[in-house]
Amino acid sequence: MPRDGSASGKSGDKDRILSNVALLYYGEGLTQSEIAKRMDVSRATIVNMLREGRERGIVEIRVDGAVLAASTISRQLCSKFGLADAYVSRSRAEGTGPATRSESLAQLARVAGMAILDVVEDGNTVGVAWGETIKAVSEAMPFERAKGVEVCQMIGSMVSDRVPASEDCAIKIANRLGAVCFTLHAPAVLSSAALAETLRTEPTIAAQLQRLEQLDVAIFSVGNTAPDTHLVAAGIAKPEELTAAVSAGAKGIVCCRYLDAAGHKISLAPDDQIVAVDIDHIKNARKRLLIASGDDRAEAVLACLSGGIVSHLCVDEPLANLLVS
Amino acid sequence: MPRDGSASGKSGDKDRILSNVALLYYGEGLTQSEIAKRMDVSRATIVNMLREGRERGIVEIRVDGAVLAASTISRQLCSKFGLADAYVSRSRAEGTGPATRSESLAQLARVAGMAILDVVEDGNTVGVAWGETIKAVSEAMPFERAKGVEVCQMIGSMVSDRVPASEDCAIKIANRLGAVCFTLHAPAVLSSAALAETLRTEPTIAAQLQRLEQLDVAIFSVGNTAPDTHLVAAGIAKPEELTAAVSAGAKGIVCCRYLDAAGHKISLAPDDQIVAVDIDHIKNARKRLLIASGDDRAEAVLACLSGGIVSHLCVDEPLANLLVS
DNA sequence: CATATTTTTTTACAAATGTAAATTTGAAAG
DNA sequence: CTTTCAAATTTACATTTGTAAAAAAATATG
Repeated sequence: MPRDGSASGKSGDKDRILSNVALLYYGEGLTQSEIAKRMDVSRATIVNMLREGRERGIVEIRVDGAVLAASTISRQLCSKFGLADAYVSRSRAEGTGPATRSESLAQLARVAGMAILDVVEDGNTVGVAWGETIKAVSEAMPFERAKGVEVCQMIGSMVSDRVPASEDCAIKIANRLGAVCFTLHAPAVLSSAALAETLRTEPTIAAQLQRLEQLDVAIFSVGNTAPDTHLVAAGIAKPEELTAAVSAGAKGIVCCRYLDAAGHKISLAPDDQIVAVDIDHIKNARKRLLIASGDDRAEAVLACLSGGIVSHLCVDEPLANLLVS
Repeated sequence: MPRDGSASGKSGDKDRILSNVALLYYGEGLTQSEIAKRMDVSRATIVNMLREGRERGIVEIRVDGAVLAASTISRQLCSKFGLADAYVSRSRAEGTGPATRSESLAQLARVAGMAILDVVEDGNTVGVAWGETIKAVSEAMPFERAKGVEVCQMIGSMVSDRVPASEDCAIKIANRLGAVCFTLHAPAVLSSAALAETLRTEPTIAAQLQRLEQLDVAIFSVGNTAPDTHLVAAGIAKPEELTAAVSAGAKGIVCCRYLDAAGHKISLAPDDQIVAVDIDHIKNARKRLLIASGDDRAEAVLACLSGGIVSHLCVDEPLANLLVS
């Protein structure tokens, strides 16, 4: 096996060979066969080396997110809503029929991953919510080592069929950024307001809530107020509570809090049973990235935009079109 | 960063489509055919889009250079010569016959490009020499925007058949780094020492020489003292001058200056007719990257290493083996 | 020392990709 | 409205690439 004639078989040398092969292929533009001939192995071995190089992160393929924030539609969004940046994902040509929800979500997640890399700077404290959208983002995010970043879970945990483990969102994103992760060791919702209040004063939880008051970056999505919205599906709010909130004017749900059309918080049940970041603390963050996909979120996104909760927006193209019109 | 910024408005959208296609392909792992079907165009169009994305730098494929500095042989180099880092390029398996000079140089150039990215930090002033090796490096270097970097040409210009335009080395490297470039508006060699001295006091040239006294990073190669060495081939030194220097113990040539085996400068003709950085000023730089390829440079590289002129080394594998033995 | 077990490499084939020439599209000029 | 030219797109084909399953090496086991 060690056709590497020179003595020693340390692991660093294998990496070096991997790296040099990757260089010949991606950098120099040689074909796999040419490299195989040079290195005197079969082409399949080169294929394997290249894959290993990619998997191990020795080769990194990055798509520049800046251009996604440079299109006309994103400029329209920025000027209309006073945003710092807007990223628009696009998954298929118009007139090709609508993309499936999962198709569109996956593509948005990739774009959002890049948006996060653009937005997060060394040394930042980053709050991460959870939900279907954020979960997709956490899984699609590319790796990039940042220095001194802290990631904090913004909403207590919950078991739901759509999001198996809610801590996982923050943990994965922290992992991709090479950051430390602070999770919130509490359920998202408790059976009584009193118990929630007690928990909020528990040292470990209080410490986390304090961190959440001083975020540099907040990353979150928004739910709509349809009867099957995630808040209800996850068992955090009861259907009748949602109905009451809707009657009171609720148009969107951010971090388990209801928002009216103007983006103001509506403090209805189960609001005081929740352990999560407060909307006002999100507003305190310098950069507030809202990630949303799907036409049915338009009203909810608009509520967030009106309330000044958003500084950076990441949406799919159909939703972007709805928002500018 | 070039945030599109202009009236046309259409170019940004095209970029966005490009970027999204690249994302589907490189990020999501879809095949070109799948993307073509989704976007309702032919697959060939996708191929073109992907190529354009790569050419325009929207997609970036990077190979991590760190692993090249992690192999046993590079560790041996570091400890034997007290280097901060050593990069070793490898282009074919041993026993497959020696690589051609240009093959080996091209591969080394790629590795050197990554070494430069590793070594240069935001805000640095970087001195760049010129020559066959440096030219290859400048052409193989990947793009990466650094902030506030200044690149300075370390040797006056010269027309030679091996290196058509000497300024080009510094300019290209500056370009790849997104840095400003200060060229040295003087010939490398002048007909008399007096004229050289006069030129050195010319304001624009004096200013550049002053910058060269305060480099953070110096990037250079080393020539050997064979009769056809570049210094002679480029017409900077006369054959008889080289012969004299060799008699005096010259073993290598760095930035047009002769070095003896201990790495000390030998001030023989045409030394005082040269307009270029001084060896001592290179030594002042915190990081001093020597890039060299080919067994025939072993003695010259050893001279540099002995003289403490080098902190970071980038060589091909055969040369590395010679150096450690 | 032979034999199981794992890992790595290879062979052979199907799928995906790149390319050049032909075609269409779009814009500018007559 | 037609003609002309350039750019973009498609078609058809040759090449390159990924992936099985088979073979060979290395490692571990009795």
